[in-house]
Amino acid sequence: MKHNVEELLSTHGVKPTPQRMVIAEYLLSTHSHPTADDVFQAVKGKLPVSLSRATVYNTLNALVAKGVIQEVTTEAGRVRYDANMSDHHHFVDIETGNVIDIPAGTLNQIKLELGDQYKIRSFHVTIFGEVVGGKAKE
Amino acid sequence: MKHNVEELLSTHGVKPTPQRMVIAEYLLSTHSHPTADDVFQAVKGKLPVSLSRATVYNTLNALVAKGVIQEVTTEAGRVRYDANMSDHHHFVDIETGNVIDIPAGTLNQIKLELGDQYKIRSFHVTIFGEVVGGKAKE
DNA sequence: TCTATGCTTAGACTTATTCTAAATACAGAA
DNA sequence: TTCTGTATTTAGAATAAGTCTAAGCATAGA
Ligand SMILES: [Mn+2]
Ligand SMILES: [Mn+2]
Ligand SMILES: [Zn+2]
Ligand SMILES: [Zn+2]
Repeated sequence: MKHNVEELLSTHGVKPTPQRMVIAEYLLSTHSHPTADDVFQAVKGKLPVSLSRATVYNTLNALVAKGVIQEVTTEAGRVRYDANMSDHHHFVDIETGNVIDIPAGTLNQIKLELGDQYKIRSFHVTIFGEVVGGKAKE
Repeated sequence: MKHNVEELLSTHGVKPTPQRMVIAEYLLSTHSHPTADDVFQAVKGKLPVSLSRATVYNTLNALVAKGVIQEVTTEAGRVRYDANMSDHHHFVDIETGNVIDIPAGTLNQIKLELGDQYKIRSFHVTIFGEVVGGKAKE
């Protein structure tokens, strides 16, 4: 399936410039959850002009802000980018560091859904929300 | 309950120096999931000698390596430290940024266990493990 | 064509973290 | 005790991710 990147960007309110298109194209083409520098390395050279790191960061931030991609953190301090916006979680292969998408589902079924192929060493749930009533301790 | 920090460090194979003790003491005394700089600010001045940032980082890394504390990432790119080593997850208050400990339990019970006080906006499960059989796609 | 706005660029800057080299501390050997 | 090797700490240099700045470029619309 060939992505219509131009339309994807337009419908999300991001003007589709050549730089942005090639960055978005790359993100949509991979499941590798690349870092900003991974994106920069993969994409420079695909344009007739030189590509600035600032543009990569500006574009990644814009795409995150507009909901085209998301940031993913697996190892402390490392930011990765993910064009898969479906409801899913991440499996980190502790041998290779690879980050694999895991479709969401009721959480207590994760083990079953994963099947024998994945041996869970540990997992961590991070919840984002609001505390109402103000009496939760720091 | 007064923590015996000296013994805690010793039993984990970390030689209890004054710098390490005061850092560990601070981590054990708070639920705030502080950053490295938070730790530095809180702890410098509690020693007769000056405290180096390098020592703070060295100590935090050593305590993580020895399993005395853990790293926690909630916002992309920000590393926090947590002396709570019980099996628990984290609730991030999206208004204040506060990180609150949530005891583990079967994951499908999380909503019930949290109760009315917490309004879940979203959550994310990160799983660490191994892929066996080698046929999982990146 | 003119102009305003937005986009991109190179490089400077900032900030978090690691590294380096020298000084200190100190446990154990003698 | 003193000696001595190893670990620890320190200040500051170095690195790396990310942001900011100022200038140039592109282009949509008047
Ligand atoms: Mn960001
Ligand atoms: Mn670390
Ligand atoms: Zn993903
Ligand atoms: Zn915690």
